[in-house]
Amino acid sequence: MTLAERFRELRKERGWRLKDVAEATGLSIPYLSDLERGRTNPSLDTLRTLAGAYGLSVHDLMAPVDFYGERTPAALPRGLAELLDDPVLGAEITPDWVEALARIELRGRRPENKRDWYEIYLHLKRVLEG
Amino acid sequence: MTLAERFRELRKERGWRLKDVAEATGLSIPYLSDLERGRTNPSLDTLRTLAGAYGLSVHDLMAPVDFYGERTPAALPRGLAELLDDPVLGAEITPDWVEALARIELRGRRPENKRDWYEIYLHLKRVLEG
DNA sequence: CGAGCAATACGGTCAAGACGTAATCCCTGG
DNA sequence: CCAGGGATTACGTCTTGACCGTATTGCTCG
Repeated sequence: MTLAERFRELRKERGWRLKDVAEATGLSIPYLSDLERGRTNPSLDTLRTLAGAYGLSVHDLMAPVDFYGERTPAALPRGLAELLDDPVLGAEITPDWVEALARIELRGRRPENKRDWYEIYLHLKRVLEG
Repeated sequence: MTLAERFRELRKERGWRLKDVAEATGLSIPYLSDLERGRTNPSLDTLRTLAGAYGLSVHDLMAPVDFYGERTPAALPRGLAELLDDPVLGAEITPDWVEALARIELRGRRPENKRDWYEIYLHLKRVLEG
């Protein structure tokens, strides 16, 4: 679940309108709409404000939100992003593997093309997961 | 524990330098220093990036963090809670005002009933927001 | 087909997230 | 005590995007 979905869920659960949230938080209606459609991200301050309005801690608000697979493609090492885009090879690589692979580097150097990444993946997988 | 303290803790735990984190994340050394001293807050994107660098989910990174101003209704001063419950007077008081008001005290003494709170609120509002 | 309210599109602004460079701190060795 | 160099912080700047106001569309009633 994305943060945007979470915001909308919370509001719908309570049967509130954007207007109600706006009055409870001091944020504008259009901005809340943007948040609930994922067009913008809240600052931590705003996150805290919203959590307060919904009577939750920031942690509880964020608990169902999945940040894990949301690493932005631009932040991925070159080649790894391409591997993930591969409909055959990339499909089997789970988010935790993405995190693990993305951390591989030696003095700033990393594998460069998707073939290298894939071979490393296979090797590591055999070692780590049998 | 603040988010800043949490960042520094994680880095020290691993025996890393700012430079190491910078290389793992693509963020600048001065900015990481700012984060660890609480001089700035990360965006959610940056939070994700840092969590990834430390091999944690965003949730695990934030788990020990207490967000400033997180305040359960029960912890509000007597009278202020009642004011907020008032469907008419309480409706207009935004969370940032709640934070501001809840901090008012003189040698442990505070306004006691909701009428006093409301008058202080109106006074401050005129001064601070025109 | 309106009327009226809820939500979205859109453009603008300005705070602050993030960076580069330069200064400072802090070691360790000589 | 000084020199040198790596780690951290101070400082100034820029640019992004969080957030807002107004205008528009969409919905749900008669």
